[in-house]
Order: sequence, then C-alpha cells, then structure tokens
Amino acid sequence: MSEASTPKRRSASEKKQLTRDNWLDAAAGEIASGGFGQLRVLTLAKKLGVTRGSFYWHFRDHEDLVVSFLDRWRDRRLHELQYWEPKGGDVETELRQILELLLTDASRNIRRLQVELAVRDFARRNEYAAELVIQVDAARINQNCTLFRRLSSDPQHVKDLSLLLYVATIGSQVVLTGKKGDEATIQRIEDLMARVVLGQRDES
Amino acid sequence: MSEASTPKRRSASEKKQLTRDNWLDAAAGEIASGGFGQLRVLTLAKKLGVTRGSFYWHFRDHEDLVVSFLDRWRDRRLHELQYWEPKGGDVETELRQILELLLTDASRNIRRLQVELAVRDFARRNEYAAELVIQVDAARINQNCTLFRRLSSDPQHVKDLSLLLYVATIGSQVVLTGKKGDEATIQRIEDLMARVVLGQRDES
DNA sequence: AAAACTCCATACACTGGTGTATTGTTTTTC
DNA sequence: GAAAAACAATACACCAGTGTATGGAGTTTT
Repeated sequence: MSEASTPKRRSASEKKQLTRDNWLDAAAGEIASGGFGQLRVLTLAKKLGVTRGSFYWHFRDHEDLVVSFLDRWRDRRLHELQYWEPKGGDVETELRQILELLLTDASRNIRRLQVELAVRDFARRNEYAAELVIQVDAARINQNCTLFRRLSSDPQHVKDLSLLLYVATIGSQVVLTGKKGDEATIQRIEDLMARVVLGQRDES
Repeated sequence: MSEASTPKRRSASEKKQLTRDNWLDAAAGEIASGGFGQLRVLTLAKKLGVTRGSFYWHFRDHEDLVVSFLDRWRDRRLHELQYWEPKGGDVETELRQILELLLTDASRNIRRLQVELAVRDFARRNEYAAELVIQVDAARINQNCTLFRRLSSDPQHVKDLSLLLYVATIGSQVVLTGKKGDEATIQRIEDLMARVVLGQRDES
C-alpha cells in the first residue's frame, strides 16, 4: 500500500553496500573541489545516497576520515613512484619522460592535481599532513636525483638541480592549474626546462 | 588646533574604536594561519576585544569581509610592483635583485607569504579570487619580461622565461615554506636559477 | 545642550553541521 | 535457515557560527 511513499532502503539504483574506501573516494571528490575545510560528513552521505549512520559505522569520527584519507594518499604517492622508474636510455629522453610525467600528464589528471594541492594547503595548518607531504616530497626529489647524477658529479649540485626541477613543476601546477589554453604553455615550459637543465651539464 | 581635523581614536577609557582596516588586518592573521575556510567573524571579534556588533556595523556580512580583503590584497600587490622597478644596471645584478626579492625576501615575510598561498588556494574554489590572482600573476610576469627582453629577442622566449622564473619561485614558496633550514637551501636555489637563466642568453 | 552620528553590546532566531543511541535491514556464517 | 555480524536509517541532543533588531554610550555637530 504505502510502498511508493517510503522507499525504505536505498533506491533501487545502486544496491551494493559501502566500504571504507568508497567513503574515501567520495571524500577525494569533495577535497578536490573544496579542500579539507569543506569536507562534510553530511555532504558525503548525500553524495553516496546514504545517511550518516553508515559513516559512523565505517569511521570513528570526522578526524578519522581525514587521517585515513591522508594515509591512503601518502601510501599511493609513495607506491606509484615505483612505476616511474627511469626506463634507461639517453639522458635527454629520460629527462623528457620525467618532465612529461610531472607536467603534461599531471595537468591532464586535474582531479588528482587538485587533491594534491588541497593536501599541500591543509599541511600548512595540520601537523600530520605536513609530515606526509614532506615524506612524499623527499621521495620524489630523491627519485629524480638518480637521473641528475648522470649530469653532474657534485652531490650538492645534483640535489639542487632535482629540487629546482621539483619546485618548478609544483609551481607550474599551482599557477597554471585550471587556466585555459595552458596545454600549449605547459608544453613550452616543458621544453624550456629540459633545455635549461641540460645546459647544466658538468657545471659543478 | 590641527587636531580638530584629525580623526580621534582615544577615549578617556583607553578603548580605541575600530576601523574597517583593523578588521581586515585581523582577518589577514586568521587567513594566514587557517585559510579562508577558517575565517570566522566570531573569532575576529574576540581577537579584537569586541563583539560582533562592531563587525556588522563595518561590514554588511561575512562575504563583504572576504571581498573587501581580496580587493585590498589585489590593490596592494599591484601597487607594490611599482617599487620593484629594476634599478637599472647590469643584467645579472638586476636578475639577482629580482631573485632576491622573489625568494629570499619573500621567505622572510612568512606572514605575507602565507596569505598569498591562502588566496591562491581560495582561488581554486572562488571565481572572484581566481580573477584577482590571474591579474596579479599577469602583472608580475609582465614586469619581469622587461628584464628578459635584454636576454633574448624572441618575444615568445621572453614570455616563457619570465613564466618559468615565476612558477619556480611560486613553487619554492609552496614547497619550502615553513620547513626548517631552508634559508641556505633557498640561497642555493637562487644561485642556481640565476645561472640557469643567464645560460639562456641568445638561445632564441 | 540637544540632536545626530558613530561605534559597540546584548539578546534572539535560525541554520548547518557533529556525534550518539537505538532500531532496522541485509548479508554472511555455521 | 536461524544466529551473528555487517551495514544503514532515524531520532535526538548539542554546538558553533551567522545575521538581525534594538538599545546604549561616546563623540561631533548645530
């Protein structure tokens, strides 16, 4: 009788039950668009088509969600580095590959990029996030060092070059993200950076 | 005599009255430490030792505060460029001056830097802030173009170099802000960038 | 000195969000 | 196929914050 009035359970659209990871994925969307400050349990629940009752089964509280998200982010960022190992080959082509990865590819994955920027911003006012960002930064910079060791013999110079490359890519992401007509711009920046870095051979 | 025309602040009970700018200054503090998302009228009032009654006399609402703050920020950033005009001289020394300004000086003014990063972050989810950031970025990049025109004759190359310098400095601020022991690091990055840019002479 | 203006305090209504307790519904396990 | 465990809905208490209305004290103007 009153069947139509109260679709008791979740509407027949989706049926599966939610996992912790589902909530974290939804959180990623919110964080990407609004940052950690806009992360609301209520909004997430609506987005997932459930009520907060589900959330508080999967998570202890709001903070638990944030910490879990940060942990997952860190793990994934550190883990993916493994797939970005230089394939070997010419120094220049290897550098090009890295730049392609750090700039062009990154700019196409704008969701991922926005999450990264949100985490970075959050790290300015959250101790734990700050630690993770430092870890990830260090790992990435260290990874590129292996390339630059083929360009210079001075360890300090290698570190500096790698750091410079890194801050330049991060800066590009910060400044150019979301602007239109930046595809070509990024390409030119990529070229320029390659030339600039290669010009630094044996200058130690 | 002349005091009759000057706006009075003191009162017998030592309580100064607040101006719109006082509120904006207090807002700067909150924004620097917590971002725009943490900007609370209540907190500001407490910080200033008054109640919200004062706020709602000076501002229409919360949004009015945000917009006013952004406007003031934009005006100041555009205005200060005027004092950073190259003093003329050697190309290298001029470049060094600019780098000093963009990196070392910026890293010492950490409050100002944090506000800038907060505005940048806010711009990712706020149309108006995004417009202002674009204006400021464009003005700064354009300003440095005048220097790079002395390094290359290709207008495109000049633009690219200026943009690269800018994103590198922004990236440095994002990555290195708040880390310890970065004073020396910034100095080395500064050196490296100078050499890297100067190596690009006449390569158009 | 009275009126008018400026600035702030107080009280209240309202919104949107968290967390908890309890109950209800699936899904898994034995 | 029932008990147990996993997942979700509902209702509630509670809090932080906004905006508004109104009154009031200090200062300036007339």
